[in-house]
Order: sequence, then structure tokens, then C-alpha cells
Amino acid sequence: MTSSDRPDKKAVPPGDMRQSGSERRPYIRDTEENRRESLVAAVQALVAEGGRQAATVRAIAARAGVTPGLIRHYFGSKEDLLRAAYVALMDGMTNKGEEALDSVGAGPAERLAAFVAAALRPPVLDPKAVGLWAGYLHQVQSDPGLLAQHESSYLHYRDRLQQLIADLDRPVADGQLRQEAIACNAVLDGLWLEGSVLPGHFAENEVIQIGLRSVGAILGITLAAFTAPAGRQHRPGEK
Amino acid sequence: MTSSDRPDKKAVPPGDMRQSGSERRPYIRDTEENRRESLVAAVQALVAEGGRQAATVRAIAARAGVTPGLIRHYFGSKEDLLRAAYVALMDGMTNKGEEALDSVGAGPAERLAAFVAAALRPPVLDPKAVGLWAGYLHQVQSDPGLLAQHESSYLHYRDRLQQLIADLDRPVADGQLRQEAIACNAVLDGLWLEGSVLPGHFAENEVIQIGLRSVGAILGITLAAFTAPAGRQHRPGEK
DNA sequence: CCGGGAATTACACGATCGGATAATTGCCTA
DNA sequence: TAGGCAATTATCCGATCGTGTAATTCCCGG
Repeated sequence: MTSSDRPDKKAVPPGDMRQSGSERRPYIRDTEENRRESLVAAVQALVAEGGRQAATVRAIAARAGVTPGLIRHYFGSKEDLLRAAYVALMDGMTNKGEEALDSVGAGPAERLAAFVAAALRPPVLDPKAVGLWAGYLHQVQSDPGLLAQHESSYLHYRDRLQQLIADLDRPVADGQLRQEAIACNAVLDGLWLEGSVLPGHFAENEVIQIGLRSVGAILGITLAAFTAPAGRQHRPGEK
Repeated sequence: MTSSDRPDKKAVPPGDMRQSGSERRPYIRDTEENRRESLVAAVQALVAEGGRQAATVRAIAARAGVTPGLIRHYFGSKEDLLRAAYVALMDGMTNKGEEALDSVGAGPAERLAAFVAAALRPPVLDPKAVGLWAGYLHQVQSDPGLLAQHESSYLHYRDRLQQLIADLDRPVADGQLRQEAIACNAVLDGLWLEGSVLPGHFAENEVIQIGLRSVGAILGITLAAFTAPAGRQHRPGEK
């Protein structure tokens, strides 16, 4: 439907890119790493915006600035590329929490609060991120390899959360930590979902405040209701 | 002349359905309502299992036991059918909570607990339901009509939850109910998500117990940790 | 500065998609 | 019970999908 991609035959190139005689498109060689990253980024952008159906080989190639043949050259097939893009997504998501812990003090409650807040603001809380996650859901449910990857990432994130909870100096019963981690993780997931799908229904930092208050209530403590640190945790390499 | 004398039609039927002479498939007339419901149900099943990409006109028709032409006959286009299926989905989801309240006592805490538990067990907590929801996410984000429908359903559900919270006899501050409703709704959403995507990671009724405990902690009360009522709330007309 | 080979593009093909239109048939009614 | 018409099916069509395969071009090592 998109008239932006080139038809199969060189019937009439739109006239904007290549003007005159049917000359072959010039190109520059690039490293394998760069090309793979470009293609993965293109897939993530397309899936986030329009779902899996929007990630056609021609659209991916156009977004990455190459021709469709490269997809098959660097990845065995379109399916392999989608798999690689999902793995890259999960790695990036889980790393965001770790990054938030680097630039904060050593107090257990403070660190937990920073972890919670990081999950409830961009770039994690973002309509694009939810779209990307949703676009991959069916593939995760059907592909055993991706399901294992998802389980691993989920448990890793939850274990990190549980460790932060355990670092608080509270008397805990047996098996209590696990259920608290599940509950707090659910709060983060739910707020992430609602805040991303329906932005505009929440005031600035309201989602973060609710998250901190709820996690604190579940754990029986009071988390610092500190508002946005405003640009402190921006790190090179992030968007 | 591409050796495809039979473009679309089954050049060689697998031999299971229609056997020999090309006789026209017999059919029975049905009411408009039944046909629409069949098509909507087929769409929901296909989207839940394989995402939007699996809901092709041919697959939908096959699932509904008709031929693709009927889709265009009863709905203007495939897109219109998908829209109708989404509206039906949201209506069904929000009604599930109301149904759970019909078969329970009048105590405010008891009613809230029933509402929470209903959201955390089948048919609401179900991998298919999450798949269906995810399959529609991009359409919701892009289609203004569907976004309005989603907002309406979401707010209706949250208001119902807030009303149940308000019915508890507690001293509440100004604006507290809204944030509590958002937080409790987030807990339900998050547990619904995790429990559906990763079944098997939680023991029987564990999700419900965590949900009751978390909602209780957020509201500062203690919800009855009652386990499964085991078949009491099954209602005629439910699947 | 110039060959050689890998990187990249170009092109073609079969499958399938959503949609349009014509043909047929089941069923209500008179 | 026969006629008529809406319901349903059958068939075709252009577009686009993913993927092979051949042609071309950039770039590095000598």
C-alpha cells in the first residue's frame, strides 16, 4: 500500500532518487556489524510503529538504506532477522534498569526507587516500546527459542528487583521475597502498559509517583517521592 | 502463462474436502446476526493465536465455515470486520468483572476481592486473551476510533474498580481514590500480563493470592485470601 | 594502480493477499 | 407449489509478499 517502496520492475522510479537513465544505484561498503545493526534498528522501528505486518523486507531495506537482498545476505531469512531484532530488544530493555543504578547513591531504598522510576519514564515507558513488545508477542508464544529468551530476560529482571528488595533492612518471612518481587514487577508492568498506551491521562511524573507509592505499600516501607532528576541519567549511546 | 491455469482456486484439493466433480459447495442461509458473530469469533480466534497477520480473509472465512466473499458482504471490508471484532472484545472483557460481582455477597471487601480474583483467572487470564489484545495494539494506537473505544472501556473498568474501593469504609484524602484505582488496576494488568505470557511460572492460585495481597497493601486493608470458589461462578452463555 | 573477490544491487518467480464481479442457490412468500 | 430475490459461492484480478539467482561495483592487498 505504501507507494514509497520501489516496485519490482524498474517501471518508473518515482523520479526523486534516481533521475535519468536506469543507472545502478551506487553504494558504499560497510562493516558487517554496522549493516546488521542498521537492519535490526530498522526492524524495531517498523514493528514498533506498525506491528509485524509493517516489517516487510522491502520496508526494512528502505528504512536501513539498502536493498532487500542484503537481508538475506546477512541474515538467513527475514525470520532470522526478526529473531535477532527481538534478542537485541530484550537485552536493551534489561540493561536500562542496570544503567539507572549506576548514577545513584548506595542507600537501598534510594536504589530501589531509582530502579522503579527508571522503568516508568522514557525511553522505557514509551508507546513505541509497547508497540514493539506487542508486535513480538505472538512470535514469543510460538517460537520456543524466543520463549526461552523471554523467560530468561524476565527472570533476570525480576531477580534484580528481588535483590534490591532483599537489600532493604526488613524482617522477611520465608518465600516472601519472591511474591513481593512478582507483585512489584506487576505494578511496574501495569503502569508501563497504561502509561504507554494512554499517555495524556496522567500528569507529569504521576505514573512514577504512583509506582513508588505502590511498591512502597507492597513492601511496607516509604519510598522517596522524589520527582524527575531532570537529565542526570542521560548516558552516551542512548537515544 | 505462468503454468498456473488455476490462480486462486485449489488446483489440487488435498483430497479431503471436495472429492470429484467441481460441484458448487452447498450452504444454508443464516441470519445476519449469526453470520456476523461467526466472523467476529473467527477473527478473534485467529488474531489471538497468530496475530493480525494470521487473520487473512481466507483464513477467517475458513474458520467461520463460509467463503471469503461473505466478509465483504456483511462488513464493508476486512478492516471493518477487524474493527467490529475489537469492539466486541472490549465489551466482553469489561463485562466479565460485572458478572463476577453478581454471585457474591454484599460486603465491600468481599466484592472487591471477587472483582480482583475474576481478573486473574480464566477466561480473563489466558494466553489467548493477551495475544488478542496485543494483536490489536497497533490498530488501537493508529485508529482514532478504536483509540476512543479503548479509552472508554479502560476508564469504565477503572471507574468500576474505583467505586469498589470507595465503598470500603476507610478515611480517604482528596484525590486519593483515583491514584489508588490506577495503582490497583496496574497490579491487575501486570499480573494478567505475566500470568498469561508465562504460565507455569506460578503455582495454582498464586497469581490471585499475590493480587489480593498487593491490592490490600495498596489500600491499607486485608483482603480475604480465599482460594478458588471452584465452579460457582460459571454462567450460562460463557465459553 | 590494478586485478580479484566479497559486498551489494538488480531482476525474476511463485505464492498469496484483499477486493471486485458474475453466477448460482437456498429459502421466504404469495 | 412456483417465482423471485437476497444470501452465498465461484472466479478473476492487480498488488505485494518473501526469496532465489545473476549481474555489477566497490575496495583492499599486492
